[in-house]
Amino acid sequence: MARKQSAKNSGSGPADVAARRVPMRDFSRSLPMSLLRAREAVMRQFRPSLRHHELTEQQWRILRALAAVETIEVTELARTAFLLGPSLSRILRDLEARQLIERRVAEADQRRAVVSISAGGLKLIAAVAPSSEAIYSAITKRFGARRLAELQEMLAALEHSLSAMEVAEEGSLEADR
Amino acid sequence: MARKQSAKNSGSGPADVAARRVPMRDFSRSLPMSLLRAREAVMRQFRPSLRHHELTEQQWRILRALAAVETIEVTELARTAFLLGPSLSRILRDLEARQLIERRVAEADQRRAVVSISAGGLKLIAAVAPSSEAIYSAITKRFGARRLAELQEMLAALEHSLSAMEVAEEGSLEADR
DNA sequence: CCTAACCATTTAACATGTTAATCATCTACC
DNA sequence: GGTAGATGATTAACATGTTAAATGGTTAGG
Repeated sequence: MARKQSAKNSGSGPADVAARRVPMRDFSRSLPMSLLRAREAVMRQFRPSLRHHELTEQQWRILRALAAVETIEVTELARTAFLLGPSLSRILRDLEARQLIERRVAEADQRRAVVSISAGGLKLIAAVAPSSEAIYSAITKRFGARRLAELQEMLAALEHSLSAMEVAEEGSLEADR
Repeated sequence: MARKQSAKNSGSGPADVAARRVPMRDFSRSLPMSLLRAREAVMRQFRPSLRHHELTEQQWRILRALAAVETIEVTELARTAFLLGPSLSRILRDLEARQLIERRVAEADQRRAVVSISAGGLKLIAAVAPSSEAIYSAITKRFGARRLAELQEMLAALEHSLSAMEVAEEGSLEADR
């Protein structure tokens, strides 16, 4: 309480608070924020089209992943569509109810479930694909195909760099296992 | 059904399904996926540390945004921390209950709420900052400072490119069918 | 002034992210 | 060949993303 109050500094320079600032990089320029904002800017373009077809971004990812294979096991699908198991489980339940996918248990291993896209799912993809591709083309044209490829390459390189990095466990006091 | 069934093609080439594939780019190489995976690779490094301090990524963003100013209104904070109003509203309720922030109504306009970080919030930031900065340094070192700056620049450029792009509303061409 | 339109924030409702726990199956080992 | 531990999938519980609606306050026109 009783912290000095200047009427309008929320958007201006942080000069007067420098004294109490913990030395940290301006978080609005942090890598996670940059990636988040960039992704949001991209997804903002696609969401209306998906929404128009009653699809969420994740449901769309799953359908596209399924369209590329005959069948796939749930675990592998999670890896491909970059979703965690619980999210995938819920979404598959929904997509199955909408008859966009089909699911059955693997014969060799009763624990595993095998998923495939249905005719209806393929039809839906065919309905969404044109506008989706058009949007992607517009983005590519606006940003530049060359530049876009470069960006993708850097992103892949970043991912690769970090994949080999140890994750500081911080709670590593609890013995291993 | 009775779709041809080959036992193990989930990871191999999609040659045998080319016939039924809708012509779309391999979605695993799409820009949204690249951005998502890159961001996840980065955040995976930070999450354990935050978790150790009972903070989520979003709560951390809010605290950092607050640490940079004396006070800020909720709407402006949402813009800065890149959160939607409803998410921010819920998180502020929680942070206030934990006494990490303080909130009061603006005198000039009773609708607006003015938020600031508390002493406890600053203390928490000071506790997390070292490991957070260490992680960021490790990432920078591993990926290369120069390259990281380049990447950030491209991300900003992408965001800027798309900000000027119209969002296809799709509902506007509902007539053609 | 009074009220209709507007504005800032919150609440509601549903989908997903995230970690932990559960359940059924499978595999290795005795 | 029976059981302990490993594994695949789901469920549980809580936090956030996302859109719509509600709430309370403000402002402009009449």
